[in-house]
Amino acid sequence: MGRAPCCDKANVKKGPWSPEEDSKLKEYIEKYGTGGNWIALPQKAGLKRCGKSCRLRWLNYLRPNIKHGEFTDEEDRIICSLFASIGSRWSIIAAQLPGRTDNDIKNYWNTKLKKKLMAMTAQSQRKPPPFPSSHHTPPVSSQSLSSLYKDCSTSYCGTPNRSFTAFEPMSSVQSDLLNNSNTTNFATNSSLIHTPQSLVSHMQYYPVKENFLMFGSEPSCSSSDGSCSQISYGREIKQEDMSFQGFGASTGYEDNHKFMLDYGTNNGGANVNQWTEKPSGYYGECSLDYDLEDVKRLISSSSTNNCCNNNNNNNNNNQTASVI
DNA sequence: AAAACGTGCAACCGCCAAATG
DNA sequence: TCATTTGGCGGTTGCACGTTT
Repeated sequence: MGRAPCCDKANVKKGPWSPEEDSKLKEYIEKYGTGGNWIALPQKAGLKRCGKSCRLRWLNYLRPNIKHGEFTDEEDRIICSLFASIGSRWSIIAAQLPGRTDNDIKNYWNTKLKKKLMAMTAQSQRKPPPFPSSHHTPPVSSQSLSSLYKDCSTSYCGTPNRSFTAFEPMSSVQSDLLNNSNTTNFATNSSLIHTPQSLVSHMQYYPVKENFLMFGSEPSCSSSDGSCSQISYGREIKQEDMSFQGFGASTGYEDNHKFMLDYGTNNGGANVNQWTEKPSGYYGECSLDYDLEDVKRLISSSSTNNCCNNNNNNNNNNQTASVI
């Protein structure tokens, strides 16, 4: 049996939203909220729209604190850094840019930033780098990425028994993670970030589970659909896992510890991106040293490096990384 | 002035996974 | 356990508008 449509397509309006529709939707949501049911909302609000359409309209355009307009250099850097790290996970990237929606960022990347970087690369190399048609796979070879990929363990630990970071490959920690009672949960209950193939082989298994190394997001979501992406890298933290430094073992690890990419400069004035916990406390940091130059190098190197450095036996053509 | 072309962005589509009954 | 519903996400499309020829 096929899947039922989310709405009666024959009786829903499509296309651009009129100011009247906008105000209806806005007024309704401000008055009653979404009620946790987008499908039923348009009828209640007197709109002849698909629930999904209402949801998108609200989250991408109508909800408060949406930021429109030019992206700053700082935002460029963050986007590039995260794209180089996790690929086209726009909702995650958006979570680091308050007020920006994933749709905005996606559009910005596809229409401007990518071209900008390509132009810069072409200029430096005098040849245009090939760029995959699919945005999902960043043009990053595992080898080149490894040159950028920072093991942040030193940020966490002086003499770590074990440490890993948001950008540490699971391959180096997965045995620890998997060899415990939580293995099943980890393997079956956690979603896995769709990991670009070029990254899978070398560095990334990024299991998603709550309460661990979250990409934080404000209650007002920056995802285009306000999904409040809270992506965590690794399985759920247990008390015994806090034996390594950098995670505040003594205080335990509580829910809702979220990490945000904190862009700024270090004492030397150099630009750094740091993973900082929010809203309170501090459990460590991870410097993301990607900048535009790095991304340019990533792009350019993709034309010369074979991106299929396959150290991973599970490597296949599926873009979705999987463990086990 | 008008057609052709390029660009940016809002919106839609379809897939996936979680939730629910 | 399975079918169905719903929310979430990323890719793609189509249109409006600006620029070029």
